Amino acid sequence: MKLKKKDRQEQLTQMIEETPFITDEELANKFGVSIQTIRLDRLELSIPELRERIKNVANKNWNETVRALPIDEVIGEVVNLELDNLAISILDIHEEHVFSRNQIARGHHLFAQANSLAVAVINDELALTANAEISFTRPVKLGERVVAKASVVGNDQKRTIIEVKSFVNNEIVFEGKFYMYRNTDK
Amino acid sequence: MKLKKKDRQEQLTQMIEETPFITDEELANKFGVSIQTIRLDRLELSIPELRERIKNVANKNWNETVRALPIDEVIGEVVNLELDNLAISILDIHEEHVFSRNQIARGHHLFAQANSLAVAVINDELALTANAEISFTRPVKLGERVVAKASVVGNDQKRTIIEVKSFVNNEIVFEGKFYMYRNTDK
DNA sequence: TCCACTATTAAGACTAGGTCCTAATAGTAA
DNA sequence: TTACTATTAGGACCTAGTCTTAATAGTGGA
Repeated sequence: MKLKKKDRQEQLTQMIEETPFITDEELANKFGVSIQTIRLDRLELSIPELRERIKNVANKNWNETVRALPIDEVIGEVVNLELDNLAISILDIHEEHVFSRNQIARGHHLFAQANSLAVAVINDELALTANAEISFTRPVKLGERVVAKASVVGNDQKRTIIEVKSFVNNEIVFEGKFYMYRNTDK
Repeated sequence: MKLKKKDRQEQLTQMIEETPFITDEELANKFGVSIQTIRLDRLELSIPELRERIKNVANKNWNETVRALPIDEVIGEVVNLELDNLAISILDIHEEHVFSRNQIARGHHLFAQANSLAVAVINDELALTANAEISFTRPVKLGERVVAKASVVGNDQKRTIIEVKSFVNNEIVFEGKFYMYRNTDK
């Protein structure tokens, strides 16, 4: 038996979410209904047309661009980014980040958040960490939210110096100074 | 005076690279030529139409988004361990460790290998990284095998100092000095 | 069984942002 | 002037839609 309208619309929503590059025609075939039905469904569900969906996916990243690092490769969620100036990301500490023994976040996760933010803030095709001085000023526990703030503090020909400070509730938990290689001269 | 064809085409290429979401019509206005001229230019330069360009950007993002990269619990494979003395682990650099753009291993993976080795070598219930000075001496590429060697170089009441050196084919790629907190006094 | 109602399908006009093709015109160098 | 490149114009066609109107199918209730 054919799906009821409601079920079809639920599956449709999910399918488009999973594979947004699907046309109405393909959807119509999958569900064994006409294109018009699919269009009515999209209308009711406020799902934009294919070309708009593609644009949204494209825009998501292009939106004032992370050049050295695609934004989804940053550890943590970037909430603010001004290239060559500053960047902020948040990372919620979950089970997979902590030592099972004591529920304390493993250092490399904090480092990864800070380091990838340092890479992201650099407005260049290539950015690699050369050196870093870091300190973990207090342990971070399961469930805490770490806010990392990266700011560019210096530039010479081939290097950029970035300071990252990470906080939990305004309390500093990590501090790092990253000396980064860039691809191009300033 | 109007731009020569060659100059226009150069600028066109650059402009589309910078802002790929631009239509032929907008380009035609910017250069003060007809739409047809822009289309001939794109044809000669093998630049795809707007909708294709958007698709490319979207696709790229989609591919990179889908491939989430959480850091594995296992950071390298420990091949030798003498508590309170030295430890060795190996880490093979795969797709998930590198920047998609240039196939160079992301710093935090090398850090994670070294840091987790530093934690492992300490013969104590609790070991946390307090500070670290690290340097990445040469980029590590996809497919390379990183061998990290950690050795305890000092102890005071509450701290242990550990040096980690990571190699690819006997060539040093990473160096770090980790100042670790222990739970118990020595 | 008929009525009301929802769900579905169909058809037509129009859109953006193109492709592909042919043809006319402008500008320039030999 | 001739030959050539560069530019512009126009039309047919394309995809993946939009928006509108209208017809039909299917189902539940009195």
